Amino acid sequence: MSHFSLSGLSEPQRAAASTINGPVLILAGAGSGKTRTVTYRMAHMVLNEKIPSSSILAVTFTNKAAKEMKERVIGLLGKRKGRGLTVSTFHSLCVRILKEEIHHLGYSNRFSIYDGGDQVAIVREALTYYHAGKKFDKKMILGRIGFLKNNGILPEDYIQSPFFNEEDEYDLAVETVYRFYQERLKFCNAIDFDDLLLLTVHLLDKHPEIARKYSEKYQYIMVDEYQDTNPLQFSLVQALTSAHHNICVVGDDDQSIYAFRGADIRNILEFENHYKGTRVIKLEQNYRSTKKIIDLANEVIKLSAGRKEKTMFSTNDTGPKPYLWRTGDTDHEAGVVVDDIIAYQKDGGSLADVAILYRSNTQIIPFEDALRLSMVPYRIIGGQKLYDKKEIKDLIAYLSVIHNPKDELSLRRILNVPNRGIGPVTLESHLEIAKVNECSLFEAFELAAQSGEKVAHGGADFVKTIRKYQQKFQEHTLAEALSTLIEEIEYYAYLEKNYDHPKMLEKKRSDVQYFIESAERFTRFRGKFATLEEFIEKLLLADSQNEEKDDEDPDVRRNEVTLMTLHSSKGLEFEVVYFVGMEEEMIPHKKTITEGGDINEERRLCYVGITRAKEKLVMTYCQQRKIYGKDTPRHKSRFVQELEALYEEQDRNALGHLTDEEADEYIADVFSGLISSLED
DNA sequence: GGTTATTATTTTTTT
DNA sequence: AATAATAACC
Repeated sequence: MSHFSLSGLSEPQRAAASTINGPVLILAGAGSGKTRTVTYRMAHMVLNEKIPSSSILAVTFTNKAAKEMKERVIGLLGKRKGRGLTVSTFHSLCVRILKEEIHHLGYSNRFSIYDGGDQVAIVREALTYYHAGKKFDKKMILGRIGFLKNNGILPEDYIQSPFFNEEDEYDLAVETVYRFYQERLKFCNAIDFDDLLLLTVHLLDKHPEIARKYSEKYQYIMVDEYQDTNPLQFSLVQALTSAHHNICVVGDDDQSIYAFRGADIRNILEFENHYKGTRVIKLEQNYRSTKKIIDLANEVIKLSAGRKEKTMFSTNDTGPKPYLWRTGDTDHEAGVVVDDIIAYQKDGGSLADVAILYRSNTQIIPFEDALRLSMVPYRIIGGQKLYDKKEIKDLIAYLSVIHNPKDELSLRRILNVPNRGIGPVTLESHLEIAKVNECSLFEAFELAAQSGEKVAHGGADFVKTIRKYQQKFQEHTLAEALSTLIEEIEYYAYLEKNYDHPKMLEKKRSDVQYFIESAERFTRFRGKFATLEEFIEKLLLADSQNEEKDDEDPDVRRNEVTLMTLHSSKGLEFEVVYFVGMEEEMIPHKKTITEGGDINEERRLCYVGITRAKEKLVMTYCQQRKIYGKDTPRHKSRFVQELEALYEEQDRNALGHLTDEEADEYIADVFSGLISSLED
């Protein structure tokens, strides 16, 4: 007897939702109702098949996707039955496992998570010890370490791995630096982003009984955006399915755009070989976009090499042909786009349905300027995170040290912030104490404080403060403890001392204020579970999509134009999409062309951008763009070359795209705008 | 030793 | 154009 009906699904969607045992591969084209299918599948499992929700695990890539998926399943299941469900990102799943099990690897479960800046600092330090008569590029080294980690290679395995070439001086440098790097992290009881996966996989590999435990806990596993998984994530999935083969992966090889980050498209292309007896289901009907947009998208992606055969179709034959606008320079490009957005709004359109998509973050400046000038509200997704700002990092470093005093990087960051008279000399002497006593830097400061030497005055205060707040964070709420901490260290006074521009100071102050507020929100939402530990974890795993406006109604997109990169647009949709910078050397990007990268990935990125549009798609390219401060001529992207029949190309430099009548109207409009601006 | 001037170098995408 | 790295200077 079924309680939950799948009749709201199409034939293939229903097949996907009702096949729950054994391996399943759902090839879900853009806009094919993937999330709907997956959420119905979970509801079906719980309500019809009586599978306890606690034995279902769904894994996504971003917090935002996880949150949305969980909300939608709860919408179907109700809060009570939905609560036990685990919907998590790969990274937070690994944190969860490591918090339980990391002691098997010799770390304590109060580990810190190090971000990109911390990583660079360690590599810099390592390189000061490694001289081979040459200077090495930190980014490059770090990139290689990341690559090795994503392929599951630990420092001790590196030399025997196929990636090591003793002729290559970089490989030799990496051999030393990687070892140092990993030891340093361990000494600080810290792990980096890649370690979250690497150590988890390593752990499950070394301890099959632990793998079995988690595999038995999660009897049914689903992985979203499977085309973006890397070799480690693949191993993790294998370990988690070791007790059963109830694995359902959802993805679209045409939307694989994260190879640069280690994603391996072969994971999805060869899934059927990895799991015998896989049921493959294709979702090819697009419910999102008009036929005209899908036709263009299909032609663009057709030339991508090595893809799984499939063709999307749409039955929605309304709407205009996609446009391709030729514009002058970047300011002109931004200007015509914003003008068009204003016209759309005048016609009753909502800004919430409009997005501007670009290949690279460097493109946003002219658009921001134009939007601000015309007073069109907008919101930028991604880019710099709040938590990347210096002041916020200082405060997070305080929290980190309070939680894990071994975290030497954070400790050194805040030792003299605000100034306590602990300069390089004091630091050096305490590092020496730490070395002699084989203890952490923090313990060295404690030792020195106990011995009562005069030189350690600031240090003694510092140590006392940290100890005091370890206590305070236990006794008071997170938000309270944090704000008294900021008072106690006189952080505002420190800001005042360091920023003399009042505008800048105000900005810093409000950032700190915002940080406190976010701690308050967190406290409010999590109640007594709002621990320091959880808060730090949330901060560090937050992705740039999470512009935390969680006080507001999450279902209502605000009346703002959305600006974001093509990468962060994956999974989203908008009525109107401006795909800007459709130029050679932009997409495909110059780096990809000159460094022999995979042009197919750029093509797929282009495909992702086009398929975000539901109703109207406008692509633009500039004839001229400033590159490194120099005007450079530009040309339209090869991806839309020879597809002229599928879009309407317009020269936006003049009014050539308008009929005479429209041109008159336009001129009158501009004119009256001018008059009213003069009157102001 | 720390600050400032000059010069080199960069602009891909991010959990 | 903007930023980071390096050199030069106080």
